[in-house]
Amino acid sequence: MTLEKNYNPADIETRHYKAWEDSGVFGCGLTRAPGSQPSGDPFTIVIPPPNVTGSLHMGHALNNTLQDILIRYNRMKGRDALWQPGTDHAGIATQMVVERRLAEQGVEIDRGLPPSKDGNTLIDRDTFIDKVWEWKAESGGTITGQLRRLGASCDWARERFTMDEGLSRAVRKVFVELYRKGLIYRDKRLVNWDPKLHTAISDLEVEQREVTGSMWYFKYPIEGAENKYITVGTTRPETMLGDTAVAVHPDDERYRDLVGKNVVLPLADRPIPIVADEYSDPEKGSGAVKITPAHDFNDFEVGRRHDLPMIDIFDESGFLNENVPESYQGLDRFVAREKVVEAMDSLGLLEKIEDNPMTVPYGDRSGVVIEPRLTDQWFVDTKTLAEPAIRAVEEGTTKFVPRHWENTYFEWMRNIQPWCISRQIWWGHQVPAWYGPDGEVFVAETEEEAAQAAAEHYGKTTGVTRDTDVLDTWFSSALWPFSTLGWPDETPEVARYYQTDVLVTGFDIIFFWVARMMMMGLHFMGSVPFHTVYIHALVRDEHGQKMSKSKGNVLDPLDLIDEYSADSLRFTLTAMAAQGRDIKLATGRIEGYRNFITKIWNAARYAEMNGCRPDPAFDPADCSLTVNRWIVGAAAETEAKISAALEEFRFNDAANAVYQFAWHSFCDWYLEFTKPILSGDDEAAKAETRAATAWALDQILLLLHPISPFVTEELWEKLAPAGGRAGPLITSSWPSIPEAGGTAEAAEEMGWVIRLVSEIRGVRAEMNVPAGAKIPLRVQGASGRTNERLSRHEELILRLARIDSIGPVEGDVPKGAVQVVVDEATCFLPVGDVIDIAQEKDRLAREIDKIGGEISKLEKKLGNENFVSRAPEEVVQENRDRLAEFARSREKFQEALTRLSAL
RNA sequence: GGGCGCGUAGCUCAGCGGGAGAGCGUUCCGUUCACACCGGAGAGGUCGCUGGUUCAAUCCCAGCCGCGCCCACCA
Repeated sequence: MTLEKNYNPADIETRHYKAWEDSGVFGCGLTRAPGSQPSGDPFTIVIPPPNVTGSLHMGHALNNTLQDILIRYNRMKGRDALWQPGTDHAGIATQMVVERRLAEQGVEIDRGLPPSKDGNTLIDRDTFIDKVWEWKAESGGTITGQLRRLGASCDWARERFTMDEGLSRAVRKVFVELYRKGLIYRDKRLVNWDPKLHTAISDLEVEQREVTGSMWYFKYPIEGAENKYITVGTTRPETMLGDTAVAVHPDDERYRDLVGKNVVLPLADRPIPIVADEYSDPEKGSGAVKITPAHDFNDFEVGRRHDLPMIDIFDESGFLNENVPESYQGLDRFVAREKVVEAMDSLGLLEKIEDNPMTVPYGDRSGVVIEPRLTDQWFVDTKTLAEPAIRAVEEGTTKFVPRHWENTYFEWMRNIQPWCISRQIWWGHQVPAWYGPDGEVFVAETEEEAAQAAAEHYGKTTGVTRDTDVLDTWFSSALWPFSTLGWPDETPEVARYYQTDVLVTGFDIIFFWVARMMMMGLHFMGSVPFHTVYIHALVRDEHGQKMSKSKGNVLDPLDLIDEYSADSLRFTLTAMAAQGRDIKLATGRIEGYRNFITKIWNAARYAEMNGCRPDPAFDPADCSLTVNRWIVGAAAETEAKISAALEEFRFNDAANAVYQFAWHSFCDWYLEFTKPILSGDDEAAKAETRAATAWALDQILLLLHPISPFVTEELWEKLAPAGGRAGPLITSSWPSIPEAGGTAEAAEEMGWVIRLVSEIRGVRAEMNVPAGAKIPLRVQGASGRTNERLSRHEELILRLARIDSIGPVEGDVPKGAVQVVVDEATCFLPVGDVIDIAQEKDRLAREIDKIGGEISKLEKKLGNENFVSRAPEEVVQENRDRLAEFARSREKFQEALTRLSAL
């Protein structure tokens, strides 16, 4: 029963987690056993689903700590809390991982090409998919296990996976419905092509990197004119083999005569036209620009306007294909680049080369340069879907916290481009489209339906083949807030928990995920998926660098949990989660908050050792002792602060409030104040104080629980009242502290004691009075109230300020005494030979000087007529009071100085 | 090019119209019976710069300087 001297978090944390999970307290109302359902309104959060094969990083730790705080807080408030967990199949990322693992075993997927290495085996699509599921079975529990270790109180019974049958059905239904409404369509367009992954990717998956490249200037000979050239600049020389025009500005005098003529494209030896197009900027380069419609987004538009041929010169791996001269065929694009430059140079057609700072598109997964490529792909008409999603945020139906992220959302949504959703990979939701023999497309939820539609179309039964593409992972993620609840079925969960309440996520996926959930939620459910989007910061290293493996500055949350405890890590992340700023995480901070957890543990040990056990009969509104009324009032204030902070997502304020109350108010002062009572012989006072101590500690456990659930649950259990607790802390009610009479007076009175003790301690230290030495305290000019307080708190003043006796100044003021001023009273501390007169005079003079500074500032302010007449009355009065206070205290110090000088 | 954010104590950061704050670090003192992962006391800041608004500006506005990020473009 007795608490161990040292707190051992590891065992305790895993034990409580298991007990919570086994007892079903994480469950929402609909998954709880009958009779144990919460009566309050639902409070729902859907987890940002981590990659099923991933592992917990610091971003997850922050993200899930904040969600868990909201869930635990609302659960304690009596809400029917649902934290819907699950994982994401992460199409490209997972496929890459599994392919890499297979490669180690000499296995690769059959892309219709020979094996890349001799002796490698090729596997077909079905076999590969089986391998991915195997890998999922093997590693899929890792991250959910780690979330458990962190303390995440998810409703695990409801765990979902984006490739579950139910969620897959939701994907198919959404695809079919959007297709039928014309909001999904197939089109041959220029898309971002990843030559390493052999798939199209969306604009968002392209990362622009700053590099210093080169600008090559080529001379293209004018057809039928000797030694006449037009110069074009390019950053990608190899694409010239796919040029189908040169464009000049229609108003550009230099080239006016050439428009309509041809140049002979060198190397390829093709005549291509010189066209006039406003895309060409006379200020840039030579003013003439080569046009490669199949490999550049701008050139593509120019090509459309002038009906130019589109020559695709690359294969799916970025090697040159049969559309280029034979000597270039089969070359890698960067090899071809060098060869083109060499060839042009040897023909005398390379005018110059310049360094050129530029941004180059890279695939965010593959890390290779993206090639715009003309292919057939599936697109979502996001422009149409975005409209209601923009309106919802404009109208405040969904709010972002911090608010400024709404700008980011608006900017992207108002300029949204069609979303390319098809991927030429194998792992993911296969596009529910089938093709007839002539290429006619039949979109349907099942093959049977597609076959039937085909039969009707052709007037006879015929075979259909399924589209081999899969959908962008984010397509299924976009449905997450309702697909996880059972949609498209009309489940009780959908009815009760949609719309959800808060989405907690990082700013890096506002476009990828938040925006798309808004669009899909509004379209399919008719309402926004959440009323609040809380955007948290990025966790960086202590120097503000992004954590990355290559920099070696990664802090692994699991390591930190092992070293310090989950409670400590959670508290640290919470205390640092101020809005709108990145978190620079130093292990020193975690250590500091680990100490806080230990402090709580020790305070509980103290309470236990002193028989401070929660008393169900204790009424915090009815304490007879000032010190107890004081702690009750302070607890009430803290509860109000924390509740307000959590309602407004000011997590750091909540953490700091409980820290301040627990460590400073409770441990530093209250426990010290009450020691004389507990060791005294007033049984009634003792009983009340024991109960009050236990009660205050309980409030700390309750208030701290959402942030640091483990140590609080452990202490809650260990510090149970004689009859035991009604239930675990996790399902206990959030404190609602009754209005108690006299708390303001108690706060004022104990504040005075704190001032007095602090003043005395201060001068003792400054005057080098030995810490162990007890000295008398003689008070002059004390009011009746002060005398009352001195006697009421005599014992604790003796103890805390190391005083041996308290009394009034009798006769002459003590010689060789240090003096402090507290309100109207001057306190003399005769320290005998210890005092150094010169040093004390110096101290007093400095004090007077400091106060003098404040006084002159205030006098100047109050002397300003404009201030007195225009500032609010209470502000003026406040300043007058402060001035009077300073003046009185300066006077006391002045007197003290005079007395010393007279010695 | 467009947008967003940030410059406050040695470090990391709160505060954001009326008395400059916290944690860590640092200095001094202290191991008495919850805790040295502790207790007590202290030092440390022209709140980036320059103007403006206001009775009053770290806080609001403008400009500048320095950092970071996002989006777009790039012949």
